[in-house]
Amino acid sequence: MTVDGRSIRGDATRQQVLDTALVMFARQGYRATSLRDIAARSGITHPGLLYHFPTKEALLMAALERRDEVDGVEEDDGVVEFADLDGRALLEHLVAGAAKNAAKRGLVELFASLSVEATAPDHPAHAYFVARYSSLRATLVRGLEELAAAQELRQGVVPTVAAAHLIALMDGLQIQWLLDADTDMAGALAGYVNSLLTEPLKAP
Amino acid sequence: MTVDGRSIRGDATRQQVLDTALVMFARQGYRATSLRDIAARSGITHPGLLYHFPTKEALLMAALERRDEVDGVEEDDGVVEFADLDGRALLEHLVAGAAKNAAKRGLVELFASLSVEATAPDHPAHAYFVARYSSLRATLVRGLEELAAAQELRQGVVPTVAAAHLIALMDGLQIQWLLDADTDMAGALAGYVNSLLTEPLKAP
DNA sequence: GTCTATAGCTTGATAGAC
DNA sequence: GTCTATCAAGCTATAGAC
Repeated sequence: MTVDGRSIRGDATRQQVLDTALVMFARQGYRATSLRDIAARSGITHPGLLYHFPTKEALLMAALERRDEVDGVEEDDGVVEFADLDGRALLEHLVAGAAKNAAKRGLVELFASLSVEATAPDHPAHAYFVARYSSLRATLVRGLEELAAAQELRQGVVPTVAAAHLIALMDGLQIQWLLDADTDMAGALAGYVNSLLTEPLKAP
Repeated sequence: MTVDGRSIRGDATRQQVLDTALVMFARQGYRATSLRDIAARSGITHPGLLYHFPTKEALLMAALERRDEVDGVEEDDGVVEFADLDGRALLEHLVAGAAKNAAKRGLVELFASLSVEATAPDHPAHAYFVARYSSLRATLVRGLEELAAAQELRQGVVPTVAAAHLIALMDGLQIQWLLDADTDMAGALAGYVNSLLTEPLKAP
């Protein structure tokens, strides 16, 4: 994919660095991963890396944006935005996502460690995470309100509260799973989701 | 309190260092806090600090253990162990704890950042957190089973699953609260707890 | 017990050759 | 684009004086 003769995906080295950074930030956290580590695994030196990304923060942000780019939802008719799914599909996707994550420890570590690190207002990724949580929450509230309107939510379920619960469960279950790989993230999440619904999710 | 003529609480400097360490680890995380920082705020130099605690890891572990020592549950008849509470009191204490934490951002940050950091098997506090989660989970399962036996749990509530949910909610809600101080940790937790019970908790 | 001094290492970033 | 060389700053930890 090119624009004005320049590859907007960047060249091979840039991509290699980005993917390596994603894996290593994931495995060790942002602060504990050095530019030298990433550069070495990418087959270059750290000043070589800094040619492509002027600072470590710039590399982090580029890696997070790249991650979001790759994270489409595959439906029968192509790739759909998560935010465009209807209420039920949203919840199904959440549970399916938890199951898929259990195969990618590194990625779970990245978001678990970054979402706590980035809690500090002066962290380079703070704004990114504030926006991410706020949009996820808005999407979930919208989906739950749809379900409520269709009489598919149990009595007493409050969309805003349930949305906060869902996000908290995903984050918290990830910690438990990282501490003990026997934890059934998807099962526990499905258990909560079904406690919200009058008609349970179809088993995956 | 002395044993064999030696104060088992250590002397004043040791306590000062321990309390300072707890506050600073809490405020900035373990990896981001240096021995020099802690020492300076304690009124000594960092080699002075290392006289009392041989390594930074030893200081972390001592600070965590001190935290647990201080963390008794105050009941009408003195201090009780959390694990000794009955099912209902356990859940009430959980909600009350979330409300109390909202006044101590530093402490929430400490446990949020450490519980993720310590997810790595080679982290100094890994064993501590594995034990902490496992005992908390066991206590909650026991309490929920008590409630189930007393017909106080709603139909379909599975104690092991609900225990995992409760722990995950506490961790996850802390992240949301750290990102956005308007998040009502105690309210959201109470909402979930009441969805488990046939008879709601008395309002605090 | 606490200090000064320092060893030995790692970090993010820059300068300048090629 | 990528390198070598280097900087200034930070870190944990140790040696040895007092």
